Amino acid sequence: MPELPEVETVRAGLARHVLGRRVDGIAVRGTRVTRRHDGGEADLVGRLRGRTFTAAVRRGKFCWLLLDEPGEAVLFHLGMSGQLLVRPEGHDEPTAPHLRVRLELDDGTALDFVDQRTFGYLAVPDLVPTADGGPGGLGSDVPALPAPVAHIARDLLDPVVDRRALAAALRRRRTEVKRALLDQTLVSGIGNIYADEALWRARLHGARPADALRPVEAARVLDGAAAVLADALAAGGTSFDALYVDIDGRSGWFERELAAYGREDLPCPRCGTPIRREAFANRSSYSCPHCQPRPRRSGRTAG
DNA sequence: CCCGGATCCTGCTGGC
DNA sequence: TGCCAGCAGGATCCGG
Repeated sequence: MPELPEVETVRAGLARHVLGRRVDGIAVRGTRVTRRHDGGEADLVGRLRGRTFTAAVRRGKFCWLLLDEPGEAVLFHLGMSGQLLVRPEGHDEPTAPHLRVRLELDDGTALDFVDQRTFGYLAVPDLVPTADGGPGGLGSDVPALPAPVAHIARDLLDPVVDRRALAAALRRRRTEVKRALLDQTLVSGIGNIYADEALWRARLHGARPADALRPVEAARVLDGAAAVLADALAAGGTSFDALYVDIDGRSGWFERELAAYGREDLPCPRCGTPIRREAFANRSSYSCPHCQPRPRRSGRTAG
């Protein structure tokens, strides 16, 4: 569910609410939420209890809190439906549906990890040195990444990203441009919503072969992606329903500004042509048939 | 090495 | 009304 703007909204909320707080208690429900932590629940709890959060960091859709134990961090991935919610002191809802982990903090508040579809997880992984000089994501710049993030590329809100080099890398991919945008090892943070919005802004169909894009087209789609991510972040992210809310329970407003995603049969904001929906990798793609003509035949990639 | 598809879950919606 | 197929914002793993 959450893509970069939503995760960054959560990261900023963590920075406001939990930095300097100490973890006094940890309650884990079920085994699935800790499945990615080597050593399982007991080891995770042992590493977390008594630690204080010192920084909130993000790269792409991954978010982590550095701990006062050097070289340690707690990593969150929200998957399709994960939420982090700060509960005020006295809040008592331990049986809330889909609550997976509750961290009790030293000021009486609680940090809840809630996740309906359970694709998200929490872990305390090793931090590994980075080849490219730090996480770059907003919030911090330590020269290490959690091991599960080591292969994740920088994202388009990262000032260090060289967009020209990225465009060149995009044009080397032998796949469709939408698939390349969703590849977190090429550029991170883009999911199904913002891929469709970036392609709409760039007037490109997602089935265009990435290696047949002209340089100006590759630049356009990356510029479009960076712009839509920034616009969505400014609006607090996209919230179709209560499944995505900010750390204090508030919704983002970017849904009103979506041009293509989820708008089947509604008019393209640019030309009025009804938006079409097409099947894509067990999901859907939305695009304007007029502004984003489907490629006539496959270009270099399939040919 | 690189790419595409299957897979892990729960819950809601719409068609029959 | 009830049931079930289809669909949902993602990453990983595995086979070709």
